[in-house]
Amino acid sequence: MPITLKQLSLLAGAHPSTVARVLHADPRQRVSADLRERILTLAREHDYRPNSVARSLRTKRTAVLGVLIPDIANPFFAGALRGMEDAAAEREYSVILANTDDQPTREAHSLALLRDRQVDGLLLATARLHDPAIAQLQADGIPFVLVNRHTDPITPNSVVPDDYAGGVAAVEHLLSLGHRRIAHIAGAQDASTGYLRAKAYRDTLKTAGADQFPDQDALLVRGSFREQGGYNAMTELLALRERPTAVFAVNDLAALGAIHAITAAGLRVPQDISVIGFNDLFHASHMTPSLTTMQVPIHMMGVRAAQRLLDMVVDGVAPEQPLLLPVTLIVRDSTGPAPQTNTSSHARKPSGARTRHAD
Amino acid sequence: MPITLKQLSLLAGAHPSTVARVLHADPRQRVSADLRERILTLAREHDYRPNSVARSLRTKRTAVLGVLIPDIANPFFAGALRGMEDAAAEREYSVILANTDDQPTREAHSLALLRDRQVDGLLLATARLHDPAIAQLQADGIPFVLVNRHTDPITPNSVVPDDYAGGVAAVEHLLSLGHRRIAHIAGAQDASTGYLRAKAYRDTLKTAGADQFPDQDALLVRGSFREQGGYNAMTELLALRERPTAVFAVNDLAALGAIHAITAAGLRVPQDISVIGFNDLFHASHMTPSLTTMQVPIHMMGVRAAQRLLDMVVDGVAPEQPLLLPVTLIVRDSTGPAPQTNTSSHARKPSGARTRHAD
DNA sequence: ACAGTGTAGGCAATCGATTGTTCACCCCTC
DNA sequence: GAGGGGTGAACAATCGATTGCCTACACTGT
Repeated sequence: MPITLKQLSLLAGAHPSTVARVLHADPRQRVSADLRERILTLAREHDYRPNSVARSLRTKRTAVLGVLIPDIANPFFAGALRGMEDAAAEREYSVILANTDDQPTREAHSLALLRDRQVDGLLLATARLHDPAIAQLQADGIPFVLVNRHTDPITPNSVVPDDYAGGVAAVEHLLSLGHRRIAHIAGAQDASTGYLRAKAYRDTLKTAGADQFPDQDALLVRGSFREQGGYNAMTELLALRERPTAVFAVNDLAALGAIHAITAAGLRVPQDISVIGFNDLFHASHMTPSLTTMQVPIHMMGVRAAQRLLDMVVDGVAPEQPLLLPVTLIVRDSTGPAPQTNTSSHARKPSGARTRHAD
Repeated sequence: MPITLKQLSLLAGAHPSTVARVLHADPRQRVSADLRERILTLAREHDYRPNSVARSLRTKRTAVLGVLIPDIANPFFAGALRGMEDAAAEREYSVILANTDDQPTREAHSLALLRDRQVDGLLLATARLHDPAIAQLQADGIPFVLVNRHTDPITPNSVVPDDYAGGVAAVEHLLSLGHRRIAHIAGAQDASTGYLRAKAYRDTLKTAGADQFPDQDALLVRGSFREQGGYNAMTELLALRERPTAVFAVNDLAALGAIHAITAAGLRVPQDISVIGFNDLFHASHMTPSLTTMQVPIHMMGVRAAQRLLDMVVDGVAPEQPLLLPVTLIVRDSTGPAPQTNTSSHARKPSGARTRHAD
């Protein structure tokens, strides 16, 4: 239906290549002002729009980025995708999306599909610490950037939160409130986010000398990145002889699940148990109690990742260092002073959020 | 880098067209079993994957759907997109996403870009009741399906919630709780969702004879689909001489804003004012109070929309009727009996969600 | 031995745009 | 008036896959 270059060239009485050069503002063009005007006018009149499929075939560039995400219905990834799309659109790039649900099979399938589609580069939010699919991309020389999660060791094409610093800050926040029996609901340990936050937890407790409980190991529970995992892990923690007075959950969803488990057990947050999350999903502030958490600049993470990829793809500029985005402690109502064994003072902080940087 | 058909044909000592027919399982193929095997083996060995850009140029089909959405960071649209992507992936289609922020300029630009990319069809969640861009698509014969919002009059290629029935059910729920001074925080009236829910509100009150207040007109306030709009509208309502005892907000975000305004004014939900939302975003149940709302099958809406589009695009089957998805009343804690003017009984319902269909 | 009829594949055009190379002029100059 | 240098624009070959149409060759029957 839309007019093609050839049809236009017929109308203009010129050769297609001449028309192409005119519309292209080809620097090497030698076209009379007269003919140029005629062509430009015709193009405007007929609303000529180049067929980008044909262009891509010839130029080997599609102006499309492939995005692999566990689940776009998860607001965390939705926010990141928004950032990616914003940055891509700014340079006239489009994004094509695939959900993997964290299943390697789907991941491989989607990856193959995207490559068949000749995307110019890939944004992957699905990396595991040791990821064969990503090693393959590397080997094949496909441009890509890792978002949110990175591989081991971390590579320059990674744009991730500073998970370790964030984990340290989260645990230090709890320590500063007087907590000593601090638990961690960990995420998948084959993901850098899950691994680093757990490592930060262990290291920080050790540094503080707060890891000397007989059952300290039981305080690090394997949960998941989702609400159910947080709920189950918390249930486990509540069954301990001496339960923790504070919990650092690997992310907000797990924290949410933990809070449900706590209140279901008839306990209160934060009076009996404090809970801190990670990410600061937009609804974290609407929960009850509102959630203390480590804020990750989600949208910016998407933006930066896409920008880096475009720098590689369009400008051929490869990043030299991974980008660690600073995370910020947001204190709300789900954390409070450690319960005093010998007193009933349950002081609560004001609800206004105070912030400070994690690093 | 990947091997092409021509290279493969050289290796097999056969003509490219022969190779193509073999790999294609062309029904008309007349190829010896021997050669066929040789070709298939080579293709497997070299992991031949057809270049879909080249294929698209030739076949004029890209196996890509374009999706236009106001904002993917809004969980409502994220859920719908997930449904679309799921349904598309099932038929080996991909989706390419563009955010419009409800700005006609961005919408037009993205639409043009997607068309340049030769998408096979469009999924639009951005329709206004009178939408020139959509009229243009219709005129140009581009296959598309409208999601969530439809045009006036509604067309068969629409997949939307049953907003009118949902609005009626919401207001009837409030009426059944004894409320008579019921307000509505309306959404944009140039969107079918905003318009129909407001119309349902007016109609239902009229039918019930509950619209006879001197300042009834002031109870229908222009808000927006976002939290801030709900907050502002509610502030306006609270300033009335006689404020409403219940509010039907056009969606959950507006309801959230309304609740904030109410509590900021020192009033309680639902004891002083009941609030009902629309959509049942996944976090609606985590709020305080948990939100009574009209549940829309968001994911399914995305699925059905994509399926319909694919039926058109792949099978040439055009829908005969628009699809109105049933919405369900979910009763939670944000609605309760109308306050008795002469008594202080503030009975609360149990918090477990009860449901019934809206139509 | 020859027309007839399959059978196994090759030919070549096409999709629409891009781009290195060539060509036909014209004007100048010596 | 032949060679030189510029111009302005056409030529033609891609990019990789698809597909309608042909052509060899073999075999059959008479």
